[in-house]
Amino acid sequence: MLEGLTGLGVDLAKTASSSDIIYDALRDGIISGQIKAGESLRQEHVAKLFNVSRIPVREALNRLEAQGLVQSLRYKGYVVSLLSPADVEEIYEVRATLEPMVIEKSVAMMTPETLEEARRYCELFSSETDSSKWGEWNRLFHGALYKDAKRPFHLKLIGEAIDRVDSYIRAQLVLTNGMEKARKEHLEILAACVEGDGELAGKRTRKHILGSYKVLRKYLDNQ
Amino acid sequence: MLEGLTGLGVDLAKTASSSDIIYDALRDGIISGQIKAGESLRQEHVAKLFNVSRIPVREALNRLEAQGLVQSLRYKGYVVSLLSPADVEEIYEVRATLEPMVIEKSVAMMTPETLEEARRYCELFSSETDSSKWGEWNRLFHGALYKDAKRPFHLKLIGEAIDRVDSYIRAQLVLTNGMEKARKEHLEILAACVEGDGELAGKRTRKHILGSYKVLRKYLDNQ
DNA sequence: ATAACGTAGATTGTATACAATATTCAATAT
DNA sequence: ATATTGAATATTGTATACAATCTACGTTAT
Repeated sequence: MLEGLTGLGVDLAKTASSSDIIYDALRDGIISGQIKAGESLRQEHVAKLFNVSRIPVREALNRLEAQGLVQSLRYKGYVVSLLSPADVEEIYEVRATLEPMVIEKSVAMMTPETLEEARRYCELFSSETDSSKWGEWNRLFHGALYKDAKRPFHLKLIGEAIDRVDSYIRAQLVLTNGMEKARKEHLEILAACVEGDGELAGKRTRKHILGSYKVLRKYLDNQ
Repeated sequence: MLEGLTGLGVDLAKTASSSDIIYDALRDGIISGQIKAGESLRQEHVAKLFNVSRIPVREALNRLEAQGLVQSLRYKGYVVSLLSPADVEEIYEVRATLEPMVIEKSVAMMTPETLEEARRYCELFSSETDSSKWGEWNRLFHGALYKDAKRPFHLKLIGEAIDRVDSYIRAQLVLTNGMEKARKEHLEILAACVEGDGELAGKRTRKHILGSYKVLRKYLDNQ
């Protein structure tokens, strides 16, 4: 009986379609900042890039639009969303609200395995010399600390929020020397989780998010 | 110079495509409860219903999937998302967090026109005898009270949250005699806004949401 | 009778093709 | 010179067509 495997989290029923692959690639490009805000994405161009027709490209762009990462103007193409300063502030506001809630719930149910995983990502983040990978480790660290909350909807919204400002997060780490501060704050958040103090972990997470926003804001203002 | 009109909120650059129309129709059907959770949506079937090919249908379904209203299993079709009791609770949690924040910010900037608009929807909700329209007025009332916050991202997330549980909200109003309570609470929320007391409006909104969840929960448990 | 296998039918995912609409730029008028 | 018009080009949105994959059901073997 192989059906028993279905419950193990292995998604047997779904393999990646072209449209899935293109979606992932474009999303990666946008959130990493390789594809810059304001850049326009022509269906034909993307299609040739991946050696496919425009159909799966359109489907990928549609999904990106539903998530807000690109905007479509009929007969004018898709454009990578450009955030106003107010947009950025608002998204950080949402993060500073939801993420502390989730980590607090998560700490209450946190397993030793999760703590170990978080510690590993924290260490990888701290010791990483390739700055292009900081954003990734940072996200995996926080994600690990949120998962035991078993709040898929919160995580979906947080994920959407982070996607939108991820390129800013990376820029903030790289361009403003945010690493040292982030390293220290990660250790403090992790410590609160080890202690089992969810409320403290939440408070520190909120401070971490708002603090990094302030640094980012100052940097953007001086541009 | 016609370009000046662009800023008036008239979306000159975009008219509705087939895929837009189908998206709206399916979304309406799902959030109103006419298309029930668990029901499967076959591309061919929907296409015939709207006299179009499967292409625009697929694009509409893709967008609904990105929003979480349907789920796709490759080669197995699209299914209207089914919420577990935990999912419903979680979504109400998010609403109870974000909506008070937004109304509080909104009250601080609220115009007399907005108050008038909200009063009108409040009245329409209270006096409506056709129960199938309660959900619509309810949503318009709350939406009016949120709009002056100028928080598009918050509103997007709140909209997604409400979309997912909208059929439950309607059921709660119709099946549990929630109308009387809702009518009273709407007046109280509106009164706080008229007074300019954002914090109070927020507290009442939170209580309104959590209270309606409790009623819904009790109803669902007795099924 | 039960289980494994294989074929027919159904459904999806994508390529190609075409029609509708928008954009561009040269030609004309003011 | 500037503004306006119109045809050529480009781009999008959708229909049709086909290949890949899955499902259902009957056949065969045990």
